[in-house]
Amino acid sequence: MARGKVQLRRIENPVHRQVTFCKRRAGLLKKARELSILCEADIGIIIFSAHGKLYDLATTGTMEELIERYKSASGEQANACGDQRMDPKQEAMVLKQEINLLQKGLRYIYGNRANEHMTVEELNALERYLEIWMYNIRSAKMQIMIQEIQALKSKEGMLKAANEILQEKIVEQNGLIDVGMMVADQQNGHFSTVPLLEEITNPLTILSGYSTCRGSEMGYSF
Amino acid sequence: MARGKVQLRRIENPVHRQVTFCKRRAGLLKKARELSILCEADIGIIIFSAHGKLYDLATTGTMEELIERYKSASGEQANACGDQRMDPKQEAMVLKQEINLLQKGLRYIYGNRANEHMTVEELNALERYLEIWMYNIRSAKMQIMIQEIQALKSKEGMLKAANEILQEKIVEQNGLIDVGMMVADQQNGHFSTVPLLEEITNPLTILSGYSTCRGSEMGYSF
DNA sequence: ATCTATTCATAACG
DNA sequence: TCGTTATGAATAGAT
Repeated sequence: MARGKVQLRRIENPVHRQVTFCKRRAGLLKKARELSILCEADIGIIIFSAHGKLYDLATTGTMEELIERYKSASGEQANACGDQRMDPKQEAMVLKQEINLLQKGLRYIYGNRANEHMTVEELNALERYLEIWMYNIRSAKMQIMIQEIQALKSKEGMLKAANEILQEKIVEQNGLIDVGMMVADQQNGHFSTVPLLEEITNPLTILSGYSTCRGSEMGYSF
Repeated sequence: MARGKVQLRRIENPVHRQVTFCKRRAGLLKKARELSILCEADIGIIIFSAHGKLYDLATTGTMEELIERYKSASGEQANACGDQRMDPKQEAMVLKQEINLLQKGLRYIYGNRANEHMTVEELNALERYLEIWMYNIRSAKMQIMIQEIQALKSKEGMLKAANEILQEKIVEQNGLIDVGMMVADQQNGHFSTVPLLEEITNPLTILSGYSTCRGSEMGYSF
C-alpha cells in the first residue's frame, strides 16, 4: 500500500499492528457496507482481535438473523452435495431447520401472509421441496396407473386366449355337428348349421380388429 | 473508483451489479484474509447475494466455531433449535435420504448455469414458464394414460361379452350335439361332450374372478 | 476474462 | 486515535 509495499505476514511491531488493525478493520467494514448497498447483498462480518475483542457488522437486520440464514443455507448446501457423513448433532440441526422451514411455508401458504416474513432463499428452498413433493406424488400416481394398465393388458391377453380356445372348440363342434347333422338330416332334416356359424364368428372377427370399433356397434351392452 | 466515481447506491444495471458484486466480493474477502494475517485477527464473513446465494469465509477454523464464539462473546445463549421430540438417528437418516433423493432431480434443473446472470424477475418469469410447461406435459401424459386405460377397459368388456356369447352358443351347440349324439351314438358311440365343456368354461371362471383386481378399485384424481 | 485509467485505501509519520 | 501524504491496491468501464 502506501509508502512501501506491505508484506503479507504478521506485523511484528505491536503498535504498527494495532494501528493497521484499526485502519484496515474500518476499511473492511466500509467495503462491506458499500458492497451491500451497491449489489443488494446481505453481509455479516465477525472480527475477533488478537486479544479477543469482538467487532461485528450486519448490513441487514441482526447478526442473529444472518447466522440463522447462514445455517439453513449451508445446511442445504451440505445436503445437496452428496452424502458426506456429518456428525448426528449437526445433521439433526439441519433437519430441524428444514422442518421449521416447511412449517413456516405452510403457515405462509395457509395463514395470513402479511405476518410471516420469508426470505428469498427460504422461499426458494420451500419451492424446491414443494416441487419435489409434487414429483413424488405424481410418481406414485404414475406407478399405480402403470400397474393398472399392465393388469388390464394381461387380462386382455387371457380373454383373447380364452376366445381362441372357444373359437377352436366351436369349430371343432361345428365339425361334430356337421357329422351329426348329416346323420340327423337323414332322419329329420330340420337342423341347419349356417346361421349358427355366422353368429359365432362375427364377434371374433370384429374383436381381433378391436381398436377401431366400439362395443355399441356390435350390439353388445356392458 | 476507477473511471468514474461510484455512487453509493444500488447499481441499477443488472450486469454491472453482478460484475461489481463479483469483483468487490473477491476484494472484500481478500482484505479480510490480509487483515487476519497481518493483525492476527479471526474473521468470519457471510455474504448473501441478492439471489440468496451464500458466500462465506472463516479465516480461522470453521464458521460454526466463529459463530459459537460470537454468541458467547456477544453474551447470547446458543439455544439454536430446541431439541425435544423426535427419536433422532433413524428418523433423521430416513428424512435425510428422502430429502437428498428428491433434491437430486431438482438440482439438475436449477444447475448453476445462468443463475448469476439473471435478475430475480427473469428467474421468476422463467420459473412460471417451466411450471406451465411441466403442467402441460403432465396433462398430456395423463390424458394418454387415461385413454389407454379406457380403451383397455372397453376392450375387456367386449372380450367378456364375446366370451359370454361364445359360451352361450357352445351350450346351445351342446344341446344340438346331445341331440345329435343321441342320434350318432346310436350308430358309433365314440363322441363325448364332457371334457369339451370343462375346457371351455374354466378360462371364463378364472377371468370372472380377475375383475376384482386392485387397480380398478382405486379412483384417480387428476 | 483481461486491460487500464482512475479512484481508493493505507503505511509511515507526526 | 486522528490528520496528512505518498504510494500501492482496488476496481469501473470497456474490450
